Amino acid sequence: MFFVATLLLYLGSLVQKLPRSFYLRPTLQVAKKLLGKHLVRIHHGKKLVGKIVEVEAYGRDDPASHSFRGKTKRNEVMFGRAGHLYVYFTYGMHFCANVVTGPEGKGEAVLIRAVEPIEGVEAMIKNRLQVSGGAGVKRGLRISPRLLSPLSPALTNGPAKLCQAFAIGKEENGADLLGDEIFIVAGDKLPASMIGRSSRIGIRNGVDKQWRFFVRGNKWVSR
DNA sequence: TGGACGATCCCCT
DNA sequence: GGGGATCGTCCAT
Repeated sequence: MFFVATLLLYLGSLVQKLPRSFYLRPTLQVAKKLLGKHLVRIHHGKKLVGKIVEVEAYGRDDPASHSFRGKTKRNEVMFGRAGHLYVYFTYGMHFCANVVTGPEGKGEAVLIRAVEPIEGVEAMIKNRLQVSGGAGVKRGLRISPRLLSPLSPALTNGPAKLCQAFAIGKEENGADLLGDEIFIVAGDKLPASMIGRSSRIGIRNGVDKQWRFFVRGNKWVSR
């Protein structure tokens, strides 16, 4: 039964995965095109799906980017092949997930800041409530259950929140988005009028750049 | 080898 | 709106 379910999930994923060429394009273009796409995570035989509703682009010669000071052990995935996941650890307790974009060696990526839950909501809630053990979960982090009803935006309306909900942690750093555990598929087609734009959140340098994109009026967008 | 800090989140006022 | 939690990474000694 488990095997059959896994096989069906695998077969379903073959057809619609975004190709490598999607991620090889200029970073700002990829960022905008990612809005409305579906992030899929296969975890413990369950399928979790979220519609991407908020992203931020991080480029070369960008003082806000981890890649600004060159390649290090921490950010090496950013300099690797497009279409891989760059997951970093921050504030001593949170993970954030990025999609590597553009030509290899450039060090560009798109941070996924928020998703709207589409499928597997109960598993997402479970992952968010878990206090110890498991990817993306650190001891001592407590979330009040009342915040996490199935339709609560608090479930996935931030980069660290969605990583927790989707069980994305340091183990997933470097994962290939053309693989079978985490990938992105075509979702909703969004008219340009639905896309909002602003400066990026939580950074000191590079605030002049309007490199945050979001789906207007969507309640899972952060802030 | 140490210290400052961070692409955040949650709770409290 | 403000502060505390908490730790890996990086750079300056």
